[in-house]
Amino acid sequence: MPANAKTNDSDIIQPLCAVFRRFLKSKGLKFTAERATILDAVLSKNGVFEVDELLFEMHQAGQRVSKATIYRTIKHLIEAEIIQEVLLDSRQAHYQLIFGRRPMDHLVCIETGKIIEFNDDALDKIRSRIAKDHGFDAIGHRFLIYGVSKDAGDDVNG
Amino acid sequence: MPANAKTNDSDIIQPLCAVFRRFLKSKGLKFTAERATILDAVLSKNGVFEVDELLFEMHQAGQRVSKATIYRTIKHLIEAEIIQEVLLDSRQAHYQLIFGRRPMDHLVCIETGKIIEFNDDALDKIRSRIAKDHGFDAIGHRFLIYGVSKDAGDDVNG
DNA sequence: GTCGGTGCAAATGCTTTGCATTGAT
DNA sequence: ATCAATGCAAAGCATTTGCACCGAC
Repeated sequence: MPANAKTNDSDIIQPLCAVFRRFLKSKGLKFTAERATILDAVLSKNGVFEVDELLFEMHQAGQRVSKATIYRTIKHLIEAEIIQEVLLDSRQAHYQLIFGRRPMDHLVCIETGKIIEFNDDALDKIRSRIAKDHGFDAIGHRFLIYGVSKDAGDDVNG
Repeated sequence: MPANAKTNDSDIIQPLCAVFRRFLKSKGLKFTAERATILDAVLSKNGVFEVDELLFEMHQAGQRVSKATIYRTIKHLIEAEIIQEVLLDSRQAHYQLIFGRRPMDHLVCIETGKIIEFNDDALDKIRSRIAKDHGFDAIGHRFLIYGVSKDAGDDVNG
């Protein structure tokens, strides 16, 4: 990954906050300090995350928000289409930011646990075709490839 | 569904049992009446299933096996590559028979919950290409399309 | 001031585990 | 006979919920 691949997260926090505020207002809900904190934490994880990771991020930042609040806020973030649930395993829920980015698919190394995100146009086409063939309108998908990273064996001998 | 679509499940139970027995023996494990019952129940669900459904099937058949045993047996069935976990939602685990069939992907109607299974060669090719592009060897995948069945609205007005 | 939000702790629901008993090999 | 399997009930875990208090609007 190139050194400058990091899309500066602070560039997105402003519009993201605005979008979330607007969404909440439209539902008669309130924008609170806790929700802002959670949004920050979500952004800090540029990729897939779990609830415990958010909790950890917030601890690092000296912020303290209860797990219950995180779960409740996540529901709203999903409805606002700011994040999306990703099915990675059946143990616990994973989420990813989708606001301002294309929803990503994932390649998981079953040996190292490494997760690589990708997008592929051909996949979208196939998806639409398959859905149409079965009389469906496709509105989303999850694609997860399990594999072994070719350097998995080498890297782990340290 | 066409009347003859039902692949006669009893045709597969014999080899399946044999495979499972062999697997268990190779691990120093035992083939019990309960495990045979569970295998039967798995077969009776020609597609995706959850643990509670197996339990129900077995009740119907007058068989009584504890949930704990089902969970323990499922672990072995997965290791024996007779069934496979399918990630459909994060609430609970889903499984599908893979012995004697190609692993299927799924199209889920978000309005009716209807699940359609499919296979697509083009998908396999894309999968391999994507994995290779990232230095992975692909060994499996999950593809889930969310959509709306075109007749979903009509069917539900009864 | 009114509701919705929050933290906490208890509850829930799926899955796992400890233990005494049963059963396959 | 031995060692794994079973059923039950209890434990575990991620997630949800009830409730009393707090805070955004």
